[in-house]
Formats: sequence, structure tokens, C-alpha cells
Amino acid sequence: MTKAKNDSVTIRQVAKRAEVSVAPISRYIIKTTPVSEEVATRIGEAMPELKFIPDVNARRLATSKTHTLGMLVTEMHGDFLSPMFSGIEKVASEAGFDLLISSSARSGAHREFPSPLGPHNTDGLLVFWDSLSEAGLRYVDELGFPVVLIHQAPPEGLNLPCVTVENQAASTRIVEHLIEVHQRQRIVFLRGPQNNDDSRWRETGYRQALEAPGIPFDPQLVLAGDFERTIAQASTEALLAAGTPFDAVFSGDDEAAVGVLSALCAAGKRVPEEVSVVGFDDQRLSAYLTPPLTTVRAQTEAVGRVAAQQLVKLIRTGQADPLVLLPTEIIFRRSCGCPE
Amino acid sequence: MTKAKNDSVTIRQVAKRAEVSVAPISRYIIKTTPVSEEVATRIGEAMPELKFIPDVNARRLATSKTHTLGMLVTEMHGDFLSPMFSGIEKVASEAGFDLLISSSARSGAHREFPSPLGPHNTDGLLVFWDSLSEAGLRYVDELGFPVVLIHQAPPEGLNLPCVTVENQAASTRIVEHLIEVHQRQRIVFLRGPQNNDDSRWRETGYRQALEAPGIPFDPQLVLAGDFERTIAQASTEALLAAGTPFDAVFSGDDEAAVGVLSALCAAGKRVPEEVSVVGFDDQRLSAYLTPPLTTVRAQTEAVGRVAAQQLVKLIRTGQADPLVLLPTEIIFRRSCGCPE
DNA sequence: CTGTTAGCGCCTTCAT
DNA sequence: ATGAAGGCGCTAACAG
Repeated sequence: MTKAKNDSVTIRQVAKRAEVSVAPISRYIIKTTPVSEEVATRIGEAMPELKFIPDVNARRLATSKTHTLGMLVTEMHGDFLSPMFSGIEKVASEAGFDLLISSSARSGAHREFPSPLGPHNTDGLLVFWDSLSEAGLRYVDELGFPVVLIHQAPPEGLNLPCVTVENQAASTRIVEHLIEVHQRQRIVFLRGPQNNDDSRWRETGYRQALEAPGIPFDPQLVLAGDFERTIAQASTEALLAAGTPFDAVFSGDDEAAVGVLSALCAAGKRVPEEVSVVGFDDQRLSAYLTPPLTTVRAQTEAVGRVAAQQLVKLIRTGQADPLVLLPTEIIFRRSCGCPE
Repeated sequence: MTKAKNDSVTIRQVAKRAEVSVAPISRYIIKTTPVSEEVATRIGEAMPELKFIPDVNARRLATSKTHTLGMLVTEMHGDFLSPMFSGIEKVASEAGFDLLISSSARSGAHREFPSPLGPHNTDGLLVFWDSLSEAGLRYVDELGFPVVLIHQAPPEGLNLPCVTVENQAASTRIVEHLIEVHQRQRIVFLRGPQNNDDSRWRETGYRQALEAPGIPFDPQLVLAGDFERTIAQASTEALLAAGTPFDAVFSGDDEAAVGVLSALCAAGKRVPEEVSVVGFDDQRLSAYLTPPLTTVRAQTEAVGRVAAQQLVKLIRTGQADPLVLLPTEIIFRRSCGCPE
């Protein structure tokens, strides 16, 4: 168990080796002030010879910067985690930041501050929807601590930058597709959790699509999906049991669509012949469902990438774009009734 | 842009507030030495009143411990990331460790040391298969830096502890199932990447299953799957094109099974009537394939949990179990030919 | 059990 | 452009 302490080469040893004081070395590394040619080469040689690696912790103590980004998620975000992470990790490492990641036990158990991630161990936080309480957000805002929100608008009065996807227009288009191409009239909407902004915009898009063709909005057709398979399944079963007629389902997300498909299949309803089903997100799963799911593709990896870029910018310049919306696109597969 | 520096409450302020010196406070927090009742309560009050949060960096500088676990993955591990992470995160946070995670661009681009994660910013590393080069492993081993391997045996001569799943027996059993229950005789095996240990054991299990019933091993039936959908698909297409007869395929992992299913479907072969297909891992995806995939369930979340436990133990005591194998279980679905 | 104090390794004014 | 020296906030001897 060798400790870092024992085998660590310090800046002073390099100084001795290069026959200069420690200051030029620090400056040479940080590039904060020019260093003479001569000294530079001497340092440039001495450092690798001694295998000098600056001690991150000492540097942090001195500068009170961590060069670390924090990422907050909840257990619910499982299927988003992987692509999101890969986007974030990419820009973090390019920008020279480490990535500290923490998950709260369950959604709804909103985490308060102090959380495992904060000013003490990160320079800024990426906060995925629902992973930090409103109080927590207000707290970091007061602190002026850099935070960018992902798939979530800031609460009233706060100014935190946010990156998410374009929800409304895509929702309108996919519902229009159901109406115009597949002649659907009684279209169910399975909404997400109450506090989810994406879901609200998707619902707005849904209602808007009904307007032009003059299809009356029927509140009976709006059900709880909560972005959860089991809940969506239960809602669909209840609807079926109630005998409410419907010929299509726009599921607030693909996860819920899985539950819809199960319920429909169990009830002997044929998809898409009897009822069309479409979703939102285009999770990896979605292409493999039976039938393959027509859905709106959200570029999750890009969301992660852009969010991380915004955070780095915010940390470095104090500025970030208040809102960036990534474009979405409909992926036509068979569940809506399209041939292929 | 408030810096942590400005608003940070130091231990000295707490000392003043509690009318003691800094030492008892430190001891009170670290619990390294008993503190008198009186002082303890005074400190216990002063800390929250001042919202004192010990500065991690200062502590690290002083102790040369980071209280952080590192997790190394590659982009290929996408579908494992989420459950694995959730297991690791759980024990890390319970044990009071932060989790730093880093991904190498692609598998095969084995990362060398110094990598973004190492002794400078972590107390130990969780190394997922293929995410660190052999040279890197030898390096950390020499250093005596705590590392536990996940889904990978240590290279020759190294002693690094490893946690993975039981591969061989389960493979034997699932192939036996194909033979005994579904009367399959010409069973293809799609192996994983050359350097993957799991795949080797799965192949061993496969060959063993053929022995008892006296089915000759046919090298023509062993194809490259590489744990990649596209490669597995190509291999299956080639086999079909060659006209080599077969009535079942045991895919080295579920990912490859997806490619097999695609190729078979495209060729008009009916699964499971004409050919049975089984996989390994039980990814989330697998239950939703057409037909639902019979496969061996690897408890990925548990692997992550146990690996993190081992690492914490290794960090704290210098000891860990050399090898822990988590049990696996066959999940029967329809792709093998079972009714449900 | 408590207080004092010397580092931990680096960065950064401040003179030079 | 360079050197000297004082922190950054905490921990861990060492005295008391």
C-alpha cells in the first residue's frame, strides 16, 4: 500500500534539478507568465526526468478550483445514463475536467444541500431533471455556483441555464401524422410525471395537433404514464376495462410505450391495425419492440455534450446560454401503421 | 462567480464559536480520538450553526487520501453502464466515497498510465474489462495501488482481485437445454472478443455440453460475434450463405444475439421453429426482442456492488478476495422454443 | 483529553 | 523574468 505521499516528486525537487526556484516552474506549467527560453528548456527536461506530476490536491487547496464537473442523476434515469454520460464525459475530458457522478436513491427523494456533490468537490454541476430539490437549486443559485439544468427548466425566478430537446413541435407533428396518415381520431396521451417540463410541452404539442382538424380534446384520453412502464400499463388496462374507445396512443415517453404495448397485447388488441402507438425519446429498446416503435428521437448524447459545454463555459466565463433546445426528429417504424 | 474560497467557513471559525481549539474539532469529525461530552456538544452545535463543511482538498493534502473511487469503462460498455454504476454508486456513497468515472474512447485503445484516474485523484480503481491496458495494470500493481478488476482476470503473474459472473456452468446448462429439451444437434457458438475471459469460459461450457450426448465439436460452427450486433449479424449471414446446416445458436452475449436474430429474420428462418437462439447477460433489451430471448442472467448491478465492496475493503485493509464469481441463472423465454 | 504547531505541495503576490 | 515567502484549510505529532 504505497501512499501517493511517499513516492511523489514535488515541485521543489524539480526546482533543484533545473536550478531555478519553484516559481518559474509553476508559471511554466500554468502558463500564467512568460518564462525565459533557457529556463523553460531546463524545466522542460527536468520534469519528465523526475516524472513530476503536480499534486492535484495541493493545487486545489491553493486555487480553490477542483477541475471537476459534477453530474447528478437519479435511479430513474437508467436508460438515459449511458448516452448522456458518454456525451458529458467526452467534453469534460477534452476540457481537462474530471467527472464526479452521484445518484440519488430514488426520484422524488429530492436531494437537499449539502449533497455529495457541491462547491467543495466540483467547479460546477450538471443537474438532470428531478435529481436536485428546488431548495437545492435555490441554494446553488444564491451561492452563484455554476449549474446547468438538463431536461428541466429552472424554478420560478431562478436564472439557471438549461439544455433540453425540442418537445412541442415534434409532438404536434407525430400526432398529426397519426391523424392525417393513419386517420386516427381518438388519440390517447400518456403524460409524464407532474413536475416534468418535457411532458408538459409534449402535451401542449398533442393538444395543438388536435386543433386544426377540429378533433375535440377529451380529458378522458389523457392518462398517467409517469414515464414508467408499469404505471402506463395499468393506465392502459384501466382504459380498456372502462371501454373508452380509442384508436391511437401517444405515449409521453418510450418507457411508458412499453407498458402500453404490453397491455394492448394482453387484451388482444392488434398494434398497429386496431390501435397505433407512438412514443418519445427513441431509447435503444424502442427499435426492438413488437412492433418496432415509431417515436421522436431525442439526441441524448448530444444533450449531454452540449450541457457539459455550457457548464464549462459558465465556469470559465460566468456566462452560458439561458436555454438551448436540441432538435428532434420523428423515426417512423411500424407501431404507427407505417409499412416499414 | 462566488468562489468556494470566499464563503467557506473554516475549522478555525468553528473553534472560536465553540470555544475550543481546532484539534478537538478535527478529532470529533474524524473520530480518531475521543472528545469530552461537553466539548462534543458545543462542537455539535457550532458546526451546523456556521454551516461548516470541511474542505475536502485541504484534507486531502494533509492526509494524501482522496475518499474517492475511480471507475474505468469504455464506450463499448454502454448497456452495462447503468446497472453497474448503480451498484457501485450505492456502496461507494454508503462507504463515504465519491465516485469519479472516466471512459476511454473505444475499446482496444487501451489506456496507459497516467490515465485521468489514478493515485492522484482516487484511492482505488474499478477497472471494467478492456478499459485499461495490461501495461497499465502492471503499473498500478507495482505501485501497490488498489484495483479491482470487473469481468476480467488479471494478466499472468498479477494478483489483482477480480469479480465477475459464473460463466461456464450456466453455458453448459443452457446448451444442454437446447440439446435435451429442444433436440438441437448443430449448435452454433458466437464467441466474444479474443481477449475476453467471460467468452472463453462460455465457450468451454458450450463444448462441455456437447460431450455427454456425444455431439462432435464442429469448428465451422464457432463464429466471431465480438459482443457486437453488426459483427454477429455478418457472421450469421455468412454462415447462412455458406449453407452450413445448423439448428440453434448460442450467442456469446445478448448484444450479438440481436444481430443473429436480425440475420435469421432477414433470411426467412423462423425462430424458434427452425432455429433456436439463446444468449448471455439478460440485458434489458432481451425481454423485448422478437421472439423474447432465452438467456443467462448476469446480475450486473450485483457485480458492481460486490466489486465496489471489494475495493473499499482493499483500500481499508489491504486485503480482498482474489476472485468472486456471482451466480447466474437461465431465463427461459421463447427464442429457444419454450412455450412461454 | 486538549492546545500548539509544523507541515501537506502548490500558487501567487511582492520585491528584486 | 525571477526569487522569497506567505498562505490555502486541515491533520497529526507532540506537549501539556
